[in-house]
Amino acid sequence: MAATTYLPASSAVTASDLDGGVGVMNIVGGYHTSASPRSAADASEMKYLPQHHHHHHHQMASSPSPSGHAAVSLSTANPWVSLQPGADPWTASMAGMHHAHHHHPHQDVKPLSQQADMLHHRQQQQQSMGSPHAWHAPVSSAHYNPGGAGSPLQQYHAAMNGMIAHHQAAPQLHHPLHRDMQSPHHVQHPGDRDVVSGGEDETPTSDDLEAFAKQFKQRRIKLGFTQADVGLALGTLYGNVFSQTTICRFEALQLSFKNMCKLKPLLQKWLEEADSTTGSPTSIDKIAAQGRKRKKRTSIEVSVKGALEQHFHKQPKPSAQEITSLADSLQLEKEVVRVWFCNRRQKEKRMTPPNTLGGDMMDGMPPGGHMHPGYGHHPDMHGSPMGQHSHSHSPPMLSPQGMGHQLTAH
DNA sequence: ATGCATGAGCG
DNA sequence: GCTCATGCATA
Repeated sequence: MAATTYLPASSAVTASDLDGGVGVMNIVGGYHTSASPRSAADASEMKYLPQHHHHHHHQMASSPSPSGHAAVSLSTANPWVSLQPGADPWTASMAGMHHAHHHHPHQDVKPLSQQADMLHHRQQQQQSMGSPHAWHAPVSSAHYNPGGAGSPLQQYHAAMNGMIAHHQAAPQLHHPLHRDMQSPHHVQHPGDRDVVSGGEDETPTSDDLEAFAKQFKQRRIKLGFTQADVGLALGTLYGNVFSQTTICRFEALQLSFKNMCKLKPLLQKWLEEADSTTGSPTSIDKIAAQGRKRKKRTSIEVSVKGALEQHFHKQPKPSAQEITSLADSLQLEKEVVRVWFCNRRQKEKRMTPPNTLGGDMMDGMPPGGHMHPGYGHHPDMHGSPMGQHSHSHSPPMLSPQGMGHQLTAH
């Protein structure tokens, strides 16, 4: 059942939640096991070459501070905190019905993407792996103390350097249109090409990205850092904080090509910094849990997902009307269905897209390809068992984000 | 590691 | 209302 329950005041215990959970732990404790079978074991050729593409628009979502500085009034104008559980739009109106519509009363603060305080996790691998060194990361001034609690470490760092640019620092892709020119040659032999390739400010090929991602992951692990560590470090280094999720997705090539390109130089710099800073013992403690209430993740049943998938194949972009009726028949909120389709479409645009094959593929495996041993998590068995790397088909993106797709025939 | 979600920016 | 970047919460 799609339980759209509400998230109580779990914000204060988020840290302990993660702490005791397996979220970050599986990475640090057992990265050898669950460390992304696709990126680690799979490294075939997926040719996603950045050819000529012209976006009609561009957006830099990670540039929240426009003028001078961003004033953040946390937990003040937040609608989620203000509202009471009974008065919440989610809990109240969505008890099992689909209301007409409501748009989020979001007048709240920016997503604390630049507030290096929302990161809550523990670096446990330093102890687990016996690596007593953690990278000495300078902490930006953007730190917020929820409840007056302040880690001495955090304050120490803050005092040490009370200022760091907390604005976005996208080095190259300020203008996505500038990616058009790319070297016509992308030939790199998987042995000839030094994976490090330190110094390319040119637009990388997907091979570059794949190689880098893989290497990055290895180095990161050897250095004893978690994905979350890196995310935080990036924030304290360049002013852009990233979550474990993003780092994870980068390593697994689960981002769009453009996004990969944007993050690569940052991660590359961090990598250089990280291993050049040999023996810098420090533990950066991130404590943060402020009342940012979010609609609880709706759990969609497997069977329902199957139905959604089916509809997706027929119509990746259903009209509002279709969404409504679909939502009605599936007993889901319209919004949930809409978001599901949005997310599903995004998946198709990843560098490693899910195989959305209609089931008319005869080949089981690419000739030179390889299947990931532990890759089997489709809720529904509609896809073909082959890897997500293109060998002869499934090139969802011939151009990054502005390509023409089969629009709704309506 | 990933599913569902938020939000900016652009029609 | 879509796309796209990004992340909380969770399996």
